Amino acid sequence: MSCETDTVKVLRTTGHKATPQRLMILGALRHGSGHLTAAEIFGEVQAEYPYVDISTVYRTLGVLKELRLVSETDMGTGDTTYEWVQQQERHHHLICRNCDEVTSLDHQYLEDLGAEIMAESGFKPDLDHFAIFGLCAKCRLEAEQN
Amino acid sequence: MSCETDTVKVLRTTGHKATPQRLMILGALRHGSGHLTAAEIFGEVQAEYPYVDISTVYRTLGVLKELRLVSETDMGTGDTTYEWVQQQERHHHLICRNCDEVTSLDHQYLEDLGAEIMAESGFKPDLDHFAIFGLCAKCRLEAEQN
DNA sequence: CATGTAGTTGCAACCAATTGCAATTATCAT
DNA sequence: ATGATAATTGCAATTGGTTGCAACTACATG
Repeated sequence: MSCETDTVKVLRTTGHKATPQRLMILGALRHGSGHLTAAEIFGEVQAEYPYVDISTVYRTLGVLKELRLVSETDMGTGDTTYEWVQQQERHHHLICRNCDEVTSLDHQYLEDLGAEIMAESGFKPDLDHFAIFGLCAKCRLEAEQN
Repeated sequence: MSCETDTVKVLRTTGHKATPQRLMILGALRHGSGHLTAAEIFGEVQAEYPYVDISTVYRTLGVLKELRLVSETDMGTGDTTYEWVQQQERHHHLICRNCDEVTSLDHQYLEDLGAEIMAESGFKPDLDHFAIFGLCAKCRLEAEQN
């Protein structure tokens, strides 16, 4: 039942190893709330054990992403963030390219899109966690005035 | 009618300057076919005039992206590519995260999604040129076997 | 056409992320 | 338990992209 042993199992059955470094990174992801940058994860891991390299963090995040245990999102702020998939509600972000306001988007829209694409082409898109850029209502109206 | 003078006009009216460096970068984008990396653009510009800095290329691409004259796409290969918006057909890419196969996606799917989001929330998403990751039909079937 | 000013450039330093490699280690099969 | 082996690690070097800054320049305005 512990998510930890579950994750370890997933790692092993996919030919990966459950190393101490990875367990620390997993811990940071699981206990950190929401979006974490690689640097934040690195910091937390280092507090526990200082001899871990940042490249190990990135490589581990790469593996976890591949296994779809974490999601990676570029919120357009310059840093990429990572989130533990199990604990997140399915959600998406609408980010205004003018005022940077971030609002949420119901998952249903993308669920439908995914189903359509899958039905037509057989391709199964990963649509768990999208960042969609555009113009929010306010900025759009302002832009249309000119 | 010349796209060049049109673009210059857009730059000026938005408070930007039409510098020689920018015109060279615009030329590279307009004459290069399809997706170009920043390095490719830099190379072409340097061939014409060697004293242009790579940071100028990135900054110019940033401005053009903001003005929506070029689109930026991360195809998951590690390098970001840029494309002159005027000349491209609206298209999207389905990229298999397993075998890296790239197929095209009809724009209509995203058009519909965009219209829905806009109708419901007032947010107008930029959906000109998307890279959607997932599993292609072949890899999905293989994965389901196990 | 002269001029003030805001936008831009090149440079160098910097930051985030990736990669090659030799040493190490978790895991599987015995 | 032991040993073989493939995955992983830390390190150092590298790549792709960004930023602060002083010098410069396009261009709107008069």
